[in-house]
Amino acid sequence: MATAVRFDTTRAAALFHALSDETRLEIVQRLLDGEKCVCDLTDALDAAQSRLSFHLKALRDAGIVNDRKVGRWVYYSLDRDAFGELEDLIRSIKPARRATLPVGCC
Amino acid sequence: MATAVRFDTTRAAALFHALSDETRLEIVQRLLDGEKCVCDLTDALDAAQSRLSFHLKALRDAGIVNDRKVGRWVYYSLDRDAFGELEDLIRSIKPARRATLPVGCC
DNA sequence: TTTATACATCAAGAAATCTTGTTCCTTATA
DNA sequence: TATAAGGAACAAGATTTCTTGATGTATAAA
Repeated sequence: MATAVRFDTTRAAALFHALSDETRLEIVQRLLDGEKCVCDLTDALDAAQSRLSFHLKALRDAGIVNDRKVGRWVYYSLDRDAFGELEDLIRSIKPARRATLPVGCC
Repeated sequence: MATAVRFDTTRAAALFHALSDETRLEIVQRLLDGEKCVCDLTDALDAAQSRLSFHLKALRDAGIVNDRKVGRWVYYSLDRDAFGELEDLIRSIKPARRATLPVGCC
């Protein structure tokens, strides 16, 4: 019997991995208020600048945030499309009702 | 200005981390067909038994799969509640429309 | 009882990830 | 210009995660 539902495990792993770190989730939480420059985030999270750059790069590489340079500031914001992709992904991974019952049951 | 949306970053990180590995996502993919014993999965994924036990434990610790012992077999299945939790989480993380526009814009 | 099977767990090494401190680049201001 | 600020990128060490192979435990069959 072939697997009924398929999804791109490589892309899924990349998306989930980007969101699997508390620091990065704290960043996402702050960005829900709107875009922020790195200095806003270092203040809000009391984290070293190089640390935030590291995590922002991880989020950017996964397509979860976008950056916009203005003067010497770089503003980061959430990418709505990535979250749509994430919603679709969860939908495709979510087991159908009764899919978890024993094979051949009933 | 306070953050508008809140979610449990610790729990979110644990859930996303459990799903951030390709082997574990391959397991989830197989379990979408219904519950499977470890030996089914070692066959399907051509992976060492200890490796699968390791990843199944990671999934179980995060509450993503359940196990059921029958004789000397252990059957694993997806936990629907965990995927519901995941859906709620994504909804709470997804930026509202225009939330990413520059602060004070328009 | 002995033996074999299904699975968990552990130990050790390999690989990936994260943190901190430093350096470099760009842009703005004095 | 000289100087300072915002941020990226790198190096090195610490930590975590993953893989492999070995050992242990429970259950079932011979």
